[in-house]
Amino acid sequence: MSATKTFRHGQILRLVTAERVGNQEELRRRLAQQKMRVTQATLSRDLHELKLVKTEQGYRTAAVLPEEPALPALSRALREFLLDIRPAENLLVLKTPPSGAQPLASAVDGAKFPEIAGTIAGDDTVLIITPNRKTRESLQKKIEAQVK
Amino acid sequence: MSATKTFRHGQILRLVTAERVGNQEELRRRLAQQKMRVTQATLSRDLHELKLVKTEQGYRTAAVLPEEPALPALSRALREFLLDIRPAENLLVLKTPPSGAQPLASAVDGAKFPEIAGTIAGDDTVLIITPNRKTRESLQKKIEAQVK
DNA sequence: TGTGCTTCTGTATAAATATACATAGGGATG
DNA sequence: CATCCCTATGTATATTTATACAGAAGCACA
Repeated sequence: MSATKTFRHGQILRLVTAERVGNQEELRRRLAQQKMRVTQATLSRDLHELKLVKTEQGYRTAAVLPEEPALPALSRALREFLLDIRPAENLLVLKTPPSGAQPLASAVDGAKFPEIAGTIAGDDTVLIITPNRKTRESLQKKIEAQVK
Repeated sequence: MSATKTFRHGQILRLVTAERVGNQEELRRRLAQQKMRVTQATLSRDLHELKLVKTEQGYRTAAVLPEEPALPALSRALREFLLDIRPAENLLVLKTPPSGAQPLASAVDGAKFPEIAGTIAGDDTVLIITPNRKTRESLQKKIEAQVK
């Protein structure tokens, strides 16, 4: 790494920390004010090397981004799709709008509840199978907690 | 929010969670496989609404991104630029490689140490002025702690 | 010193993303 | 029902970002 490049990286981090930089051209101009003249192409490479990503509020480090999105996939899916919960002994049936079962089941799977033996998704119905009534009750409570 | 849009949003989240989606055109094709045909323009809007940002490994939620980058600007600057610390009564002199003083001073300023009365940056030297020897010592300890 | 790597960067342009504008459909309301 | 407003979306295009390619500079080493 050349000294100037390292230096520029430091400047870039400082700039984006200090203020909202909306795009690479803007960044280029700010750097130019400090006698650092490089092209947009170089900045594109720099940002990539620094793992900065463009967000609503300017460039932010992606280093803190989890490998898998930390988003409440299940919670969101439940809110989005869940119409009804129907318990039946060791089974739990989730009703969704048409075509909602697939994504909801996917989210449920992703949550990796220990109670779940398996899931089957139709078009508007997800069938969750647990070992017994007890585990089904436990699971049901957890799911219900997510929706409210 | 129309039902189909809400549904699509759920699908998008599911998709980007499940696999690496490199760009909007790719996302468009994946959705099309599931009978959801929309244009790239719509997806651009969707991604924005979902606060998903493009990263090295596909789209990720930016919801978890801190307002301010979590990176320790000062710490990084010190590692990057600091060559030597030279105390002198109520003054602290930081030596850097050529051109390193400006950004380092900037980072020091940004940290807003209460001990600091003022800073002056040359080309490879940052002069930090504190009220007295005591405060200089306190500041020095803090800075030294950052580098190791 | 000459030769071959490697890194860095600019130029030109391709690729990706955002958006101005127009249209369509769905309420609400008179 | 007609009108107004608001949301959603496509089309066309502007804007932004990434990259293929080439040249320059530094470095190792015969």
